[in-house]
Amino acid sequence: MPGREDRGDNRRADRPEDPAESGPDRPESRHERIADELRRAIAEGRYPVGGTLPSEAELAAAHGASRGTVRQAVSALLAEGLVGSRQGARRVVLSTTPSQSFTELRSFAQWARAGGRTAGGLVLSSSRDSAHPDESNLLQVARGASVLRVLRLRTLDGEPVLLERTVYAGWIAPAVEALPEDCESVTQRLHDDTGLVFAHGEHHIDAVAAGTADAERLRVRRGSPLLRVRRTTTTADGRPVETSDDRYRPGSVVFTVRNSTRTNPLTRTARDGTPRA
Amino acid sequence: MPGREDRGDNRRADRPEDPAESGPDRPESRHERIADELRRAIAEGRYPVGGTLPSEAELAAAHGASRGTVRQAVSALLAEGLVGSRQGARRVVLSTTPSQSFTELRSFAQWARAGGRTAGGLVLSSSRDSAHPDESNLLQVARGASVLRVLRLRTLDGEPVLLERTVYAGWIAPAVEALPEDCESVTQRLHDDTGLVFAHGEHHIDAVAAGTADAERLRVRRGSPLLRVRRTTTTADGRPVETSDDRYRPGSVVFTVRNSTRTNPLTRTARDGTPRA
DNA sequence: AAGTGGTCTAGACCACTTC
DNA sequence: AAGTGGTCTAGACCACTTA
Repeated sequence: MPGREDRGDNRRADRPEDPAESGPDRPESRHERIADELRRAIAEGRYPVGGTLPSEAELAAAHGASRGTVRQAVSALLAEGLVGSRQGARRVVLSTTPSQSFTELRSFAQWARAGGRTAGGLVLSSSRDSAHPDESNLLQVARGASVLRVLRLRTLDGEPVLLERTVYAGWIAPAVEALPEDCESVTQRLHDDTGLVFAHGEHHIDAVAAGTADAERLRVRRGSPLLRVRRTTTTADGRPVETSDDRYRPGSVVFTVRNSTRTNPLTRTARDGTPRA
Repeated sequence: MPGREDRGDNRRADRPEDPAESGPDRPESRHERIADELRRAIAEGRYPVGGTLPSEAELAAAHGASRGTVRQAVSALLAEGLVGSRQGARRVVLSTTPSQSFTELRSFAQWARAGGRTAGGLVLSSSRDSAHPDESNLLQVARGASVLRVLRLRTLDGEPVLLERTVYAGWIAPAVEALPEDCESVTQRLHDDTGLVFAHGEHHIDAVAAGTADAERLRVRRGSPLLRVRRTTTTADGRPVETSDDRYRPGSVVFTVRNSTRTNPLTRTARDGTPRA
């Protein structure tokens, strides 16, 4: 037998780090901390756009980690489109703007706060209803099951920018109903109150014209183009929590997707019903 | 010393596979083939949505690979949002629709073909020009450097659906100019002719109103909402090749982004200049 | 030829879920 | 307690780029 010598290393104890500091999204694992360090270095211009990253071997030595761990770290940056990679050549820095965390993306309030803006929320209406056929499909509940339908107007620095029509699955509805009307961050509150974690999202993006009522609420002219994002969010188990139809006022918000040959989350879908001339 | 016994395995020879068959995107590596196998199984419903995947150990045994390789495979599905993952529990199938390859996303023609539709292209205008300030920035060329400006109308099954205003960097311009006017797939031709590979893309998505000329070309009413995608594509080295302003006719195309806590390429950006009331 | 990233292995410990 | 995914290591070979 090969006689494994089993050094029994990698205990967590070798990472003191005071447990009091519990900021949102503090990196736990070694590869996450290395990735964070690299993101910071790129953002600060220590590795300028167009320049190269240190080799894996160098990074491994610098962080006292194995090559595998370093690869795990840089592969995160790769997925975010921050760096490019070709076999045989050093990695190239592609962009300085780090991509936002999923949480930040999902939560309007958290996103606004990160950008130094103030988010406001206003519930225009909220009522129990039975699920429409397509909703029962998206939320994976029975047809006609009870759901909670909420219409919210979201503001950025006092300006109305987003109209949110959200349908919550029945099992989470009580927690949503218990929220204050002007709740700034629904995501945050739901997490704190119920421990709910949003883990996956699917977003369908297109453009529609503003109807009369929506135009008034968003203070634009009727027929103005609105950016529509229909999304469904699920827990880590894949259990759908909510599905929403969000309409953004033009000029207020832009969605950005960065992708590459290796990692491609973006999809373009044709709609049937393409009208004939 | 530990006396490494060095089995010297992993040679490629253990994978016969006729080299004649060179379809587009044939998976080369072990983990890619495993990932493909899993994607196929999910698409066929062998692992239904809501159900679980086999454990890593089982997959490793089934494919005669190590756990690391299997993890590399499933992490691809994770990034695509096809499966969800929680420590301690089996992976859950979230969706059946596989995400498209980057190439398919970038190339209108290839995307259309994959969907069983026919893409058409028509060059409305093509001319050399000097780069505008913002273009020189995006393409990383000197201010006023020569670029190629092309306006294309793309059709799907004969219907006009997309107006493409593309600016090519000077170094690739000759190859683009050599293309036939009605070239179906520019991407394909550029790759075949020059070996050019598009590797990274950044997409900014918002909605705008159709101007008079664009409305006519897309056969919609003036002021109709259009889905605008401004994108810049670069080679693997991060060298920008083209930047484009694409406007889609409403109802024809939807963009879909799937993401999760772990992998998040989607970003929401506020625009300054948000108009005051 | 040297350097560098891409792939793969075999084993280990941990945190978490499930039974 | 057993199962399962998350993390990490130490080493190997290969394909590719750079010089």
